[in-house]
Amino acid sequence: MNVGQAAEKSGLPVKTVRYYADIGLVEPLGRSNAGYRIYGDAEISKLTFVRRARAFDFSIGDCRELLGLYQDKSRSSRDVKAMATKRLQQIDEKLRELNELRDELARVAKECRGDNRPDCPILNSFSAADT
Amino acid sequence: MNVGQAAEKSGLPVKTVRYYADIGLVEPLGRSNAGYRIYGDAEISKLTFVRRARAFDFSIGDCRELLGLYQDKSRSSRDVKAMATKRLQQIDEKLRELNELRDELARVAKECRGDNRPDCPILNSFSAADT
DNA sequence: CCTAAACCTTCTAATTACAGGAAGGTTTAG
DNA sequence: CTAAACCTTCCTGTAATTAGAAGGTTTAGG
Repeated sequence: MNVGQAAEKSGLPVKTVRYYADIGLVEPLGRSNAGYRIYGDAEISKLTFVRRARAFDFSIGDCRELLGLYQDKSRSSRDVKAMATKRLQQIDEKLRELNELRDELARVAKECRGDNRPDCPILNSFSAADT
Repeated sequence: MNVGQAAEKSGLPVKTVRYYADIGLVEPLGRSNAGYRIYGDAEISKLTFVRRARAFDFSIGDCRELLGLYQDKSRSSRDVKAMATKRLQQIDEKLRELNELRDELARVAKECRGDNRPDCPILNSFSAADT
């Protein structure tokens, strides 16, 4: 597979796949004679994994570490498990916050009549008392 | 109020308040003789409004639009509701993906024994699963 | 076999939403 | 009156892409 296929399968833009190759986050399996990047299934998995992780504000650095959970055979499984568990807690926290955000926005959107009346509660909720 | 007070009252960093002034998102009421930015209560409300909207993942561009609605109460709440609804869909999509990510990491963490055995399944699991 | 589209390459520059820091002017409290 | 604590502008840097330019490669059709 070349970069186009890899992009499509992973759900990432071509530019991003190349960028990840450039920064050494997900390197292609190899190069064709013409210099085209060649990707295999393992790389597609990694790219997909990164796409998901990035969608939730895990930094590229975090992704590097998360990918390391899969790749770094020299690490003891205890370390790996600790790291995975820590990340899992972070994800749960993100899930919690995102759910709160969703509920608040949903509540407020539901109260909004959506007609021409000027008393939209969304605007009120933003500007009303703080935090 | 100068920029420091405005920052504190709105809950934004000073740098950000100045940035918003620079890009014309929330302009100060005026300038002091010495050129200091002067903010009034209305500006504090706008800054607070923007801080809250940003926390909802509205972009600066979105905030500009929302501020426009906020300031011009005669405009319909329909626009606001449309924006909120769109954002809500995005959040739902994010929740779905985050759950997938969580499941994948949880599965992998659970399979890992957490002792010093070098054959942690996390390290091998990559080649298998996808999307 | 040829050619045109659709790929691919590297490179540089722009984007978003700030944050850091330098150099220097201003205000205010003791 | 002076030192801290403000404030100013300007320049640079950041993360993680994204866009575009200039050009090489593959592939499907005629």
